[in-house]
Amino acid sequence: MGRAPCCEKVGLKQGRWTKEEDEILARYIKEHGEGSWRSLPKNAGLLRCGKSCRLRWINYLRADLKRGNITEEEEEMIIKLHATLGNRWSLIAGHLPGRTDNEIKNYWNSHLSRRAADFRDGIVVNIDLSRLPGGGKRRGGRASRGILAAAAKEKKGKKGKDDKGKNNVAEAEQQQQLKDREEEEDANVSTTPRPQPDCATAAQSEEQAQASASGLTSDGPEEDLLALSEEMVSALLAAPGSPKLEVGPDGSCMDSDSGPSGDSGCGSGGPSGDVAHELDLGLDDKAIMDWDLMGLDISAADDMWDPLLWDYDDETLVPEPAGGGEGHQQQDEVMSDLFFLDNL
DNA sequence: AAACGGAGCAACCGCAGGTAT
DNA sequence: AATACCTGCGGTTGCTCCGTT
Repeated sequence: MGRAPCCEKVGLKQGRWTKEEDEILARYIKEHGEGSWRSLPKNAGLLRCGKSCRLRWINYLRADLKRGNITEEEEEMIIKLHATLGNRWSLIAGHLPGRTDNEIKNYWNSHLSRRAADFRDGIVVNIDLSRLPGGGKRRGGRASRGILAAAAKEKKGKKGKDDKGKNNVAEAEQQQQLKDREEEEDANVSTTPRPQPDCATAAQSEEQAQASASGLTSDGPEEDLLALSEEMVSALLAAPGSPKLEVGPDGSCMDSDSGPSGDSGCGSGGPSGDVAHELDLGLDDKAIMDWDLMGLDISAADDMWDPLLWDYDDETLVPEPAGGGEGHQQQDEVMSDLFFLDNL
């Protein structure tokens, strides 16, 4: 299909709108109504592209816009909706009267995604499974966030000019991403210890941080993580006889028993190596397990636990009975203990 | 007081779907 | 059927403000 430029840019003004331009546009739309954006600038006497006029009206001049800061309620709504809808800003905006998709998108990119990244950067929860009411069986771990970031990076690489049909295939794409992630995790994590060079995910790569900041890693599952994060931490800390859970300042890792991890903290050294590593070391069932929260994909219970179950089986620490059985049951117990299920 | 850097936000860009010709 | 146009969406850019050095 042929596609002409939306407007002839020669001689048209760009950049910030002046008060006079706003008044002209608002007056014109008040008299003639919205629509016919292409012809609007000419008719209204504006040296602007029609798209620019439309954007200005929708994002700034509309009377029904709510000005001011995003409230906590709105923020919570955004987080929840984003967890469900992904980067479909117009849909999210549809649930927030007076807010525009652009406003929500900016708010997400500048506030929420950063917070999500901050949380993910380096928080490792040490859980002594032996203290769990449901028993002390080790459950296994999950892929580091680096895998997810790599997937996002790969996605970005494929994007560019081929970024077609994104609206229609968004759901299928998400499904495919999930599938791809699962496959990658199977390939990269299941048979070898995760590469976590220092303090686990505190040393998350700069690529990941950048990806997060740009919203690339802000697909649903990770926002679930954001939504649950503080609740998880507080619930775990508050629970009587709760598993060990210590998070150092600024997200630094804390060894459950010996304070800040330092040399022997998270990652390759000390008792808080990743689960696969611990398994290689032959630690018994009472060993402390690090749960790298950045590796948890808690968009859905099945998605969350299948890899855990998989690792579990692979390491054959506790043989998984055919068709589920004990392994599943124990996992459910752990889930309940950690107050997860109510939030899923 | 000036320089610098980060955060926030407004606006632009490119693409897709739908519709008219 | 092919083309042209309109509208809307999401990603990205770059300007402005403000705090820090």
